[in-house]
This record gives sequence, C-alpha cells and structure tokens, in this order.
Amino acid sequence: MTDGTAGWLPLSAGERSVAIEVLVHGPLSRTELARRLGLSAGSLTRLTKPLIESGLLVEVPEAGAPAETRQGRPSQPLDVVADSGFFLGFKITEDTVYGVVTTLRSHIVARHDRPLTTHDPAEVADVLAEMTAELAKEHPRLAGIGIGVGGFVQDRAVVGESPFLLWRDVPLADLVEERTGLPVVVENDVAALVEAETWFGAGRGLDRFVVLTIGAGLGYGLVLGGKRVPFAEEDRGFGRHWIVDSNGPLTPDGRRGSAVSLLTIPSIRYQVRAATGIDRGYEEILALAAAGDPMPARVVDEAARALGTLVAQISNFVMPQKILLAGEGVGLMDVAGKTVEETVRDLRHPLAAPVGLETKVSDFHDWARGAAVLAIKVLVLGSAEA
Amino acid sequence: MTDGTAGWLPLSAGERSVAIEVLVHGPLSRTELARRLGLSAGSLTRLTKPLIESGLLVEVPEAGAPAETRQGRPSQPLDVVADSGFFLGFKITEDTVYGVVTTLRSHIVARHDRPLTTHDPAEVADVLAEMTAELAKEHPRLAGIGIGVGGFVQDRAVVGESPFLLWRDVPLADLVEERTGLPVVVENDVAALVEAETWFGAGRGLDRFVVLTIGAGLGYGLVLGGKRVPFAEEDRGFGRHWIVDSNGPLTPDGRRGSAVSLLTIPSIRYQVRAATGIDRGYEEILALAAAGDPMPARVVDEAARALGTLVAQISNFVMPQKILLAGEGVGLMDVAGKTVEETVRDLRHPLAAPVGLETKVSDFHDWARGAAVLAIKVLVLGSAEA
DNA sequence: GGACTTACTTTTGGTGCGAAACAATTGCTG
DNA sequence: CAGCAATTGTTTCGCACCAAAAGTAAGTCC
Repeated sequence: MTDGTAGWLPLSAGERSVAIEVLVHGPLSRTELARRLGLSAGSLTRLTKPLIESGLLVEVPEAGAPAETRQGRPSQPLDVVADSGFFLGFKITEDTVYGVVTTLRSHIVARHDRPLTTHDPAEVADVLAEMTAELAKEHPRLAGIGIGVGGFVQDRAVVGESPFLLWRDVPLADLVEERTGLPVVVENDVAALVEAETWFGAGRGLDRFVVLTIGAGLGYGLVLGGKRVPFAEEDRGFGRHWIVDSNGPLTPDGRRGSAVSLLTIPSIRYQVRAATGIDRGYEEILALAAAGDPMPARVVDEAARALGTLVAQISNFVMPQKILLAGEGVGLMDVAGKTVEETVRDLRHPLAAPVGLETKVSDFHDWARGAAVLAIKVLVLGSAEA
Repeated sequence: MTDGTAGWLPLSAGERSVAIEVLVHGPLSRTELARRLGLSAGSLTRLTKPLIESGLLVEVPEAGAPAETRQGRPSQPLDVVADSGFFLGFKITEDTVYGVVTTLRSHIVARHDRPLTTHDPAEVADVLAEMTAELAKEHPRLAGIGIGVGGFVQDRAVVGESPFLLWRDVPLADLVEERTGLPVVVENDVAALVEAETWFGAGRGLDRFVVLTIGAGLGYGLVLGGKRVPFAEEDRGFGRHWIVDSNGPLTPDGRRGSAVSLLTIPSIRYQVRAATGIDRGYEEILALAAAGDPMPARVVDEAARALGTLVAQISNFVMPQKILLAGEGVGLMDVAGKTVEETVRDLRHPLAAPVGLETKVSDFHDWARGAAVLAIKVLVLGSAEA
C-alpha cells in the first residue's frame, strides 16, 4: 500500500527545496526553479534527476499558456505527480470525525464524516481505521494519515491532554498505525491549520504570518521565518486573558471584556440570549445585525471592534505581512468588515506599512485538510522544517 | 591607521560564525567551538587558522580556572585580540553629541561628549571629526566609526529624515569619512541599540527578542531569528497609536490614552505640571511617587499599568524569550516594577510561558555604544547579518 | 535554410564539510 | 619512570554540493 512512497525518502536539502517549490507553486521549468531558488541551471539538472526517477516529479507537456509562444527552446515544466499518492486528514471534534482525502497538492478529492459516540481512545482509533478503510476503497494509494485534535499534542504522536475528549497521554499515532498500517502524524488542530496555510494557503512564501481563528474559541498561530512558533498556552485556549475592553461584556467563558468574551460564537450567542431571552444561531444573529436589529447589531459591532483591536495590536507588535482570519466565525467579516478595518486603521500609525488582512471561509473539512498537509510535510519531505 | 583591519575581510560564513562566537562569548577552545557550532574538530582547525593569521584571534594561556585540572591534553582557548582595534560610537541628540571608544568586545574604554550648537550637516560633521581626533590621541588604533541618529536612515549611510535635526537626505557617512579617513556606519539610534543588545547584551543568542525603550519617546525593536525586523514607522515615533486605556490622559504628544501619553518622560512631566502647576523633573516625580505623594503616585501608577499592558500584549502576540526595557525612563521600574509585573501577570494566560523582563539602566553613552557595535558588526565581520 | 534565442546537460573545478587516522600533552597507575 | 588513558588539536582523504563554462537541443525569426 505504501509502494508509491518507498523511493521518496530521504531527500537532500537541495532536492527538498525543489520538491517544495514545485509542490507549492505548481508546474515550473528548471530555469524558473533556478531563478527562484537562487541556484545555477546545472544544479537544477542534478537535483531534478533523482526526483523524476523516483516518480515524485514528471515533465508535463506545457503549461496552459500555449498562446504565449516565445522564442528559443521551449521550457519543460516539471510538476508533482499529484496522484502518485493520496493523504488522509482527520479532524476530531467532540461529536464528529471529519475526514478528507487529498492529493499531494492538498486538493480535497473526497470527504467522509462520522459521528463520534464514544471518547474511548481505542474505539476512536477503531472509528478512524474504519473510515480509512472506507476511503481507501475509492483511493487505494494512501500514503499517510494526518490527525488534528484540539488539545496538547507531543512529538506529533501522543495526545498529551485534550480537555473535550478527556484524554491524557493517549498514543493516538500508534493506535491508528497498528490498525491501518499507514504512517500517522498527530498534531494540534490549530497548529496543523497554520502549517497548511503557511505552505499551500495564504501564508505561502511569507516570512512573518499570523493566523487568527474564530469559532467556539480563539486560535492564534504565529509563523516566523517560515516556521511556526510554539506557544505554551496554545492548546488550552487563547484569548481568555486578552483584555480588549475592560468595560466589555461578561460571559461564561473568558474574562470580562476579553477577546473570548467578545468574539467567540458561544459568547456572541450568549450575549444575545441574555439580552433578548431568545436563543438564536450565529448566522441568524449576523443576519439580524445586518438587517439593523439594534441588539444583535450592537453585539456584532462590539465584536468587530474587538477584532479590529486585536488585528491592530498584532500588526503593531509583530508586523506580519499578512493576517489570515479563519474558522467558523469569520462570517463576522462579511457583516462588519468595514468596522474591523476602520478600527485597525484607527489604532495603527499612519505611516506604518499596511498589513494584509485576509479572510478564509472555512468549515471543518479545512481543519482535516490541514492535518493532511502536515502528513504530507512530514512523510513526503521527511521533515517538518520548510 | 587602519592597518590592523586590513587583513580582516572578507570572512567566509564559517569563519564569521567562529569569530562572532568568540567575540560574543569570550575565550573558547576549538573543541568547545565545535560543540557550540555543531561542526567537526577538523573544521575548527581549518576555520581558526586564517583568523589567527590575520590577527583577529589569538591563543591565550588558559582561562582563569587553572584549578580545574582535567586529564588529557589541555585545551587552547582562543580569544579576540581586544585591543587590535578600537571603535568609535557617537549618539547625536538635539543639543549634544555623546561619544565613546570601545574595544572589539564593545567595552567602553573612553567617553567624550560635546555640546552641539548647530545643526548644519557640515558643521556637525566637523564636530564629529574633532571629537574623533581628540579620542584618537588616547586610542590611536581606531578601526571605524558608528553613528546613531534619531530619524530615518538609509543604507546605513544617509540620514533620510531627522525631525529634530531638520535634516533630509544628508550623506552623513560620506561627510565624516572625508574628514576622518575612517569607515563610517550610520544607523537609526534605536536600531543600533537593538542590534547591540542582540549581540552583546540581553538578547545574546536569543531567537525572539524585543527591546522597548522609554525616554523622550518610545522605541520598539523586534528581533526574530537573530535579525532585526524593520518597521516602517520606527523612525517617526512608536506608540502614538498604541491605545492602552481609552480613558487615559490627554497630553501634547500622542493620542488620548496612548502609550506615548502615558509613558514617555515629557508626558509624565506634563501630567504632573498640569495637575499641580509645578514643573518637576522626571526623577523627582518618581521619588515623590515612591514617597507616597498622591498626584505623582497616581501618574506613575498609571504609567506602570500601561507598561505592564504593553509588555503583556507583546508577550501574548510575539512570545519573545526576553523583553528588554531600556532608555532614560526605566527608573519607572525601580519605583513601580511590582505594579508592572502584576499587570503583566494579570493579562497573560496562566499557563503561558513566562517572559523574561529585563531592565537595563542606560544613559546616552549606551546609545553611542550601540552605534559602535554596529560599526564592529559591519566593518569587522563584513556583514550586518548575524 | 541559416541566424538567433532560450532551455537544458555535461564537464570541470572549487569549497566546505565530516570521518578517521595521527600527533601532542597532560594525568594516572603500577 | 614507563606505560596507559584521556583529551585536544592536526592532517589527510573523500564526499556532497555548487557555479561556471562549454556543449547540445529545440524551437522562432527573417
């Protein structure tokens, strides 16, 4: 089952950089690669040869721009053999396991979800193995599995602590490897999403990059020099102590006026419920706010200001080239993006370099995709460093 | 005059790392260097040979621990020839030029200040040349000059814009090189201080490091991966838009409740003057606050909380290994350090890794030393990258 | 069809490194 | 004091990697 991957490892530093560049930036000719990587043309011949022989790269006919006919010998673009291997990504939540199959390029080619009725580690591993078997029917050439879990993960293998699963020191990678025979990488869900975006998404090629996720909680990821910076508190809830407005609302989660109290979906729903007595869904609240209903509008406006304040603070102190907003709560940007941007502008030095703010509409399959990307990173390229 | 430096450049990457390690961490044996740099013993022989031949390094008798007599061949520590060259550092303020002479190790061996009665570029360059001549009497082996200026500096040579000197596009490096015959490096004062601390000071060997200076204004420096991150606004005043407390005081500088309004020396003096009608010095205000005088105590307390808030925000978003407080306003920490630390703790996640907060008592000669270090960095090691 | 342009390959030589053998210098032991 | 162990530093060799230059391939332009 792992035949396709046998010849991949190990890659030298030069080969790895070539493989990553092609993987991330699509078909590229050797000359173009030499330019991008700062290497000579000769080196590219040398570096690409083993990659082509091992089956990771192929020469493709010519890019989709045959109209642009230049003089001289036509270039010979190289591309990854996208279907030389598929990767599985799982995201485990309290009540559901979301699964995706992706290509080497991290394109999702299949989805499959399953309710989770137990939190017993062995039974969860059984569920994952069953889902793997099911997905393997359609895509037999599976090369590895990535699993994203909310919680503290050690060595990309052991779930050290997960509050919502009530796990402690569960060797999840081993459990799933035993059952599937595939190599498994386990990581914190936010960390996996951040790494995926750093590679294939909004953070591609950036030196300083921040990911902020809004959902049931807040997530924060910082990438410096292409590497994610680990935070001690990252898996026990960001933002509970980020006091944005000391006069802000008090909610069950987080401190008064904290980012969590102002921004997360449960806190926003709680505020509306506490004020009106009606339990409304998040999207419903956004729609009401957009329509001008005063109470939801006030809550949403406050949330937008809080988000703007956070973005400004991050910009002021980290100066990332881009900040990516992701998670199920980014609908806020559609309704109140203008307020967010105004707040950011107000709290930044007028001469400061503007920071790109990007919103990514995302569902749970994106988290699973993030886990799959981490598996690609570790298993194909033999290293987590980029 | 530059004989001693003739053979230094250029250094290969390996040689440079050896030179820096010895320069920064004192006498080290080849074996110890191999361990620290992750190189083989043989490479160290190769790399150290040209450095010794060029006179930058020497074998020194043995460290000050002859008691610790181990078995085997005794190690042969290498050290920089500290007096093989001296470096000049200048800090130009509105009314004074502060000058220091340092060794290669950045130890200050002489100081000399001069009032500045004119801001005419040529005359300022004359003053610098005269000070250089004077200091050269005692220390003839001058190898280079570093100059720190508040303002925007381009290419480490040209003062693009300096508000307090009313300069624009002044080729200061050229002007001083003409008059002294020495190589000159010009840099923004905060940037120079940050680089100096990154090398020889509190930031030695750290990956993520922040410098916050408090004085007439605020300065902020971010070092990631050993490299300083350039900020577009850095030379036009940090902190004017960092709103710490929207109900805070309104002062002539900065926005209401901004870090500048709460923390800088002029703002603190302004607040006390506005409330009491008496114009008091900064140190005097700190002393009164410590003694319990209500009005100064309130202003100082508010400043301490503001500082704590900033430190917490920086910690939360950047997660530096250390934050260094420097500048003429750090006396605040002596009087209200406890308040600062409490505020930081209050605004950090309880599980978050603690951030080292270090205070550096500094006067203007430290700024001059920073400029000298930058000259060492550029002139001796042939590169600003570490 | 010849001149030209661009892409890629091959060859050559240099650099920097580690591995391993070797030399040097001490302490320890009988 | 001779011999051994321990440790540091040196020399030699070979490998991995790269750039430069020369050569080859495959197209366009006139």
